[in-house]
Amino acid sequence: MGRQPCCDKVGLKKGPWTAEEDQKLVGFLLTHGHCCWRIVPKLAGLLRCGKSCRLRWTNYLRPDLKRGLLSDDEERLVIELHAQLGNRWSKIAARLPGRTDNEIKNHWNTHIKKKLRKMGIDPVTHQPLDPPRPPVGEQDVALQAPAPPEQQGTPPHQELQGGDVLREAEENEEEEVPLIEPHEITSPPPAAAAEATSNCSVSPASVLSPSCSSSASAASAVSGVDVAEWPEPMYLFGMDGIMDVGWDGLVSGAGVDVDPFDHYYHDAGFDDQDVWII
DNA sequence: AAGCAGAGCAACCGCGGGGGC
DNA sequence: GGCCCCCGCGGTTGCTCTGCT
Repeated sequence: MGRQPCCDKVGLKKGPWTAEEDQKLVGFLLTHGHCCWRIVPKLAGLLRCGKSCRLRWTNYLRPDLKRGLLSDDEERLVIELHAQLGNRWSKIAARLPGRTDNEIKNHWNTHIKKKLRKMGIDPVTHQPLDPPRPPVGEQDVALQAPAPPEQQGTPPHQELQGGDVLREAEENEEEEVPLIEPHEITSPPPAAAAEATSNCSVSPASVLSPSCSSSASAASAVSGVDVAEWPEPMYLFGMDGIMDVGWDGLVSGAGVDVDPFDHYYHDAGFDDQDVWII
């Protein structure tokens, strides 16, 4: 029993929107609003399906949209919220006024993922990419018996270990995006949070915040997520110096050719080959 | 200058949820 | 309770731009 298409596709236009179409849609929606997207294109005189109109409006034409790259604060907030909510882009977008889920999703996939990987953090799990290596025997077992992805009960990056296998996990990571439930995020009890940073697990967002356990960042204030509740990953492996540098200085390298994270990698005990699996 | 590869982003597709009947 | 319709979401695709060789 096939599902009906969202609209009668015969005779309907697809692909990029023209300025004229935008004008028609904006003009119609600003004067009439929309009660039902299905009839909007008809009333607006557009040869588009309602779904396409809704997407165009929500992602591009809405007057309250911000344009341009996400600010550092917005990026931090996205990372925090992603650690908490997973790939629920609409929920994340709801916390960033003027940003759309599509925009955040694209920004995550094209920018933030890379940044996190470069920092040695798995963008999916928000855990370090390079887990402690098992003894040789265990590593062999892991290498010999990689279950097909569809048969694995847990994400590959948690099952597989060792250099090649880690790389394989990196490749599979694009296919499986396990949701991180709030209870999976290790956070100390409120009383302990302020004093026991060693119990924290990994959250890249906290790396980007000026402070993990004291005052909440502006982003956290917006998100409603108390910074004190967030784990402090990099403190675990000596990357707390990042705080003094700032996101932009680290990632852009401020015109320096040398990778700005290099000394953090080495201080944290990473091998170069461990880090540059990108 | 031309060709190629990779990055970035807008738009599409298919599925699931919610509400009305 | 079941069916249908509509909307919204998340994943994916494909086009365009940019930088490199």
